[in-house]
Amino acid sequence: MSRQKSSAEHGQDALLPHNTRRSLPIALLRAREAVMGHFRPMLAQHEITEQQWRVIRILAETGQVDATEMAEKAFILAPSLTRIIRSLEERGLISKSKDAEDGRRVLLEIAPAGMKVIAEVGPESRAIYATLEAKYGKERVEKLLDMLDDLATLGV
Amino acid sequence: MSRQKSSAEHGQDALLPHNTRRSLPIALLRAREAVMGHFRPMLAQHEITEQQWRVIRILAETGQVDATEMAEKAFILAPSLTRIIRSLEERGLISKSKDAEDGRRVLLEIAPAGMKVIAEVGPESRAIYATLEAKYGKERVEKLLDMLDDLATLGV
DNA sequence: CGATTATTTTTAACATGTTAAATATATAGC
DNA sequence: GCTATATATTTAACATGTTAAAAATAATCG
Repeated sequence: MSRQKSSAEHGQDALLPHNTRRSLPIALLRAREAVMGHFRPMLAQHEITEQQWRVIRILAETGQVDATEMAEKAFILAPSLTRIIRSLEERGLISKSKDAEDGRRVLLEIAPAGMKVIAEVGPESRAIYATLEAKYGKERVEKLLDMLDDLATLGV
Repeated sequence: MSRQKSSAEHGQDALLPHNTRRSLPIALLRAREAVMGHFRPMLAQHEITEQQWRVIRILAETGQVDATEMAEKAFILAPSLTRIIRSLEERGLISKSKDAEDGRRVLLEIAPAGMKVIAEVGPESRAIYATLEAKYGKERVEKLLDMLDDLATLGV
């Protein structure tokens, strides 16, 4: 288990910005990239992006949801979601409809072709996650998730 | 300090993918977004992006570096870096030159206008980071950085 | 030396991130 | 019912992420 020197340990430039590798933004980026590096090639083989996978995965879990709810759950900004929805609908993986009670809302639902992707990608995705979890340690993953959630909700 | 229920605690769908909020990729994304949300408005006021700030900050710390080294340190992919360098050079914040010994390499150096940005943004950036660190806890930040680094270097 | 291979950077093409503004529809108050 | 305001989605414009391939230069090896 690698242990980095903490900033305090190597008496570095207190005035300059932090050591790049010991700053939260880059550390979070590197960690995320390392994790996605395990998933992306598999997703690419199925010709979907990480974000597209999140969208159809949430539709499979949740059933019909509107765009706002999807944006929150998948953590995708509205303009990106608009494009992703268009692409997924063109490819027949999801279907889109207008909410009858509120004409502003767009309702999303997974299509049969989307369910096929879920059936194919789902098991591979879970296998990769399980391997990752086993390597890092299930307890540490939980601990890390807690700490990340605290960080994300600091200002709330 | 918010404490989330661990996946184990709420006996959820073992077959479906994870609860979205308890998956590492999204948790890392949310945490990173929360952190950057504190910096981005300030950077925007100075008309630089997060990535552009990383580049000039590293040049200020390191002096002259080539593009490959910059890509590693700033964690930016080569094609993005090409565009960022072009933009920063056009705006006079950095200067670019060809390596005399190796004609393939591009050497980067910060320009006076870039130093001005460093002088303006640096203190604000450090203040924001210090506030964040204080809110989250300095020790916990260190702990989190260690855990993130372990995750990023799992396969190494 | 010359051809092959490796390395560095750039270009291309498409997807997403980010902010601001536009559009469409609902809702609240008068 | 009409108007002002609020909300949901889309569009626009620009920046970056991602992969593959091209271009330029170096290094290797016969």
